[in-house]
Amino acid sequence: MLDAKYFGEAVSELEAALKRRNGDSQLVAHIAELSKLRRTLISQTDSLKAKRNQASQEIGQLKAKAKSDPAAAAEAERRMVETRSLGDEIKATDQRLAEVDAEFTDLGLRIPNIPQASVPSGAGAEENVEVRRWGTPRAFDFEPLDHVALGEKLRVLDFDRAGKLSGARFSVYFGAGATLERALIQFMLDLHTRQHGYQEVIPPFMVNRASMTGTGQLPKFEEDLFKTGTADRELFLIPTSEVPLTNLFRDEIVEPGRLPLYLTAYSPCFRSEAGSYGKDTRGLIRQHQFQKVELVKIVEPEHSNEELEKMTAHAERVLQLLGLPYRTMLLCTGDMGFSAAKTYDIEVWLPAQKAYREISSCSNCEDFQARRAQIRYRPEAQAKPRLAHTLNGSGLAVGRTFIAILENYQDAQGRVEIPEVLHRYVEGAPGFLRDGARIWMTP
RNA sequence: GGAGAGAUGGCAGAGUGGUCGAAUGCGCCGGUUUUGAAAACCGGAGUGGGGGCAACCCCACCGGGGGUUCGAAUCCCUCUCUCUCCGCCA
Repeated sequence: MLDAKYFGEAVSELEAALKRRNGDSQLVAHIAELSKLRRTLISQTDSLKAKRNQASQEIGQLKAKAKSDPAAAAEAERRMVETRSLGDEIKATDQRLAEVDAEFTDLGLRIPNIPQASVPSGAGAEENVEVRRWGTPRAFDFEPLDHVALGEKLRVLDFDRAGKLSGARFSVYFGAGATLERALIQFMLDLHTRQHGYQEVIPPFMVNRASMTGTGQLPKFEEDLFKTGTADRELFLIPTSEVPLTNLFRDEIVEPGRLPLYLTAYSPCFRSEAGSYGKDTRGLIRQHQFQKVELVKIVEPEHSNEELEKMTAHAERVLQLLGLPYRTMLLCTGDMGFSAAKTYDIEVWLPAQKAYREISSCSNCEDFQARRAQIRYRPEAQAKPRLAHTLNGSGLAVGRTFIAILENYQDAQGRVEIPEVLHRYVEGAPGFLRDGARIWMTP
């Protein structure tokens, strides 16, 4: 995988990608130049090799005759010596080609996906466009606490002890907190597998470099990842289960009739959060380790946009069932992730911050990841394989959903009501009190 | 952790230095036969890149990478993965 040839045909697209996303015209020119040089070198080595191959074949024929014909043996010797220099020439040209290929591939891997035409141009989050809003933020007749204060009061979150164990940006959930987090995971997985048609997967939480490259985390964002492994083996902790789920079909040709593939997985996610110093340092919002239920689709190109709408609706459904107000934003070019061609962020209302905060991000990556990971499908028997389109979305970030429930469902005494859809998951667990038709987490 | 055996086309499975891109079987596609089908028989067929109006031609690919050689599926090094036996382990 990840051969320069995969980018060969995509050069003009790569140029377009750069232009629309703060493009660097020098880089574009450089890429075009490299591409040309690559083609020249390829045709050079090819014709040298053709000559060499023919000579070898003729030497073989001479050798076969040599038993009965001493003149043929001498001729074979002569040709062998003569052909030696051709070999050196091939070696030199091949090496130059390898260098050009390496640079070309590396550049190709560092260029982001092209935004779709429907994506608004913009520099940053301020220029994202709100496409819809659901629910009305509740009016409080007291000053709502944030989830950190609530969590400590309820004794379900402990950041100090997490600091002792691992340092900043880690957390410990205790008792009813741990149960609620687990209930949310279960609820989301049940919803997506039973009502939305996703297949549940438990993937590896550590993956190799090829997988990280396939989905676009590498080579450009290595500092965002936790790297591990043993002396002779390199592994990365997944920043999202999008990585293992999408890479499941890396280097495969999916047989006719199997698309669309709908996959969902719960996983812990590990992010170094390099470059976010000072941002969201309080509480659960931005952690080195958090839980997420992920949605991934592998689909035919013709349907990817309609599948993106459906996937976004599936993620929104979680918030609707939990009764949490949210808005959905169409990200502008400047705020989109590296691999995405179009992205919707879903933002949940957090009363303590009096703001909508991201809780899900749903993207159509089109063939960007499929090209890197060589995920192809056969439209019908005997047909030529085509690159598939891949999509991913959070369905949802569990920790942030936990925050939203604490903050939106608190009462003046610091109790938190549990939304009805979660009752069956927490009923009877320690730390939850039933009061008529309602269940509460209480201090 | 120790010892050993492997990785070849959709699958099974030959091939240990010279027309091997690769025998054979199954499967697949086309045809003959048949009312239709099966069987039988005949024929075809890998992937990617480049060139040519075209018939065709060239390059690469036998797990990945490197080496030896005029020439490598075949020899050497290395990595990955799989299997068997022993040890350990949730």
